[in-house]
Amino acid sequence: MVERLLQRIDREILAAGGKRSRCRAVVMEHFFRAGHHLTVEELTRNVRTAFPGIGGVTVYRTLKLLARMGYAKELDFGEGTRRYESNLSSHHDHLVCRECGAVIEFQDPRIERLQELVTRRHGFRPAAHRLEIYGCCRDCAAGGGRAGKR
Amino acid sequence: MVERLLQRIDREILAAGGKRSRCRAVVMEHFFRAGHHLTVEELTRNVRTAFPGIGGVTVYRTLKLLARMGYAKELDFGEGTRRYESNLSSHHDHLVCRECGAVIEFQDPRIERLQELVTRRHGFRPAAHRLEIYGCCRDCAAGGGRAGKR
DNA sequence: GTTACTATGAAAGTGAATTTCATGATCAGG
DNA sequence: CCTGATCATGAAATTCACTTTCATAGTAAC
Ligand SMILES: [Mn+2]
Ligand SMILES: [Mn+2]
Ligand SMILES: [Zn+2]
Ligand SMILES: [Zn+2]
Repeated sequence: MVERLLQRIDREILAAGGKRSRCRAVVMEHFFRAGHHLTVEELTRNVRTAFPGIGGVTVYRTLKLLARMGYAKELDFGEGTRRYESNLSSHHDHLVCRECGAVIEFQDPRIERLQELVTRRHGFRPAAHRLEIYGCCRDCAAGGGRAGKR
Repeated sequence: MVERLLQRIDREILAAGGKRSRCRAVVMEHFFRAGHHLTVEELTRNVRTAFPGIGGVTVYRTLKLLARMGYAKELDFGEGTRRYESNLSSHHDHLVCRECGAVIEFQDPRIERLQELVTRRHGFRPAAHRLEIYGCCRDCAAGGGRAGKR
């Protein structure tokens, strides 16, 4: 599954004048296999367990590249460091727990529709949007859940 | 109007063990009189026309203080630099034009309500949220409107 | 006024992200 | 295979917004 995806991306990079590289392949593989909402540092740590020599700069560059190509999405939960997620799943927004850092994804067509109406009312042509709700997740509200799932 | 507000804030600062200061007063006055969605640098430029000696650090500190006290709100439109707005008007979200930087405020109780429902469904206790829609404003879509109103 | 604070701003520090540059890897063409 | 040409890599340097430090100036309680 991920194999096919990586081949496709490699072909696309090649067509654009780039070259294959083992480092980048390893980074991409870990990125698409990992859970969502990773920081560059978290992903770098993961990758290094399998490929210790990897430079952090390469992880930065690979994620930027994937974002430019449309395969990754940059997220900003106001922590001061960016997070990335695969852009292959369908659009969704996020509930972010400020206690444990858990991130819950949700998708609500009614909200999306109302956003459409708002932009239309203002003659605004929307290209992207971000909706994040910050607060306290169920586990933390119940008293100290430390799931920490991103 | 702003006079009364500044007096109230000064009293609050005094009650918390702070002291009055001419610099801070000038910064606050310009902040509340200025249009919304200013960066620290923009506000500093404004203040300096009336008070050339002011240090940028003081503007940073004053805005942070106002945010802590609940009179200002920090915004992040993904530009890499924070913006601030007065927190005295009622809650609203933003349409942000990526061409000219114009910011349109909107408020939609139906969207707010649906957000409530989403959090409830996940047992999530919301504390804050951010909804920004990025795209192209009416003027820019019509071909080169350069309003640039923040 | 004296005293004990707080506020200020220049300079230094911080930290994420980007750029630079010398070196290594990849590939097309002979 | 070679051989260039070009791209990828990563350590180090740089950038940039923002924060902290610290000596000095301002403020207010006594
Ligand atoms: Mn997500
Ligand atoms: Mn606003
Ligand atoms: Zn939690
Ligand atoms: Zn515009």
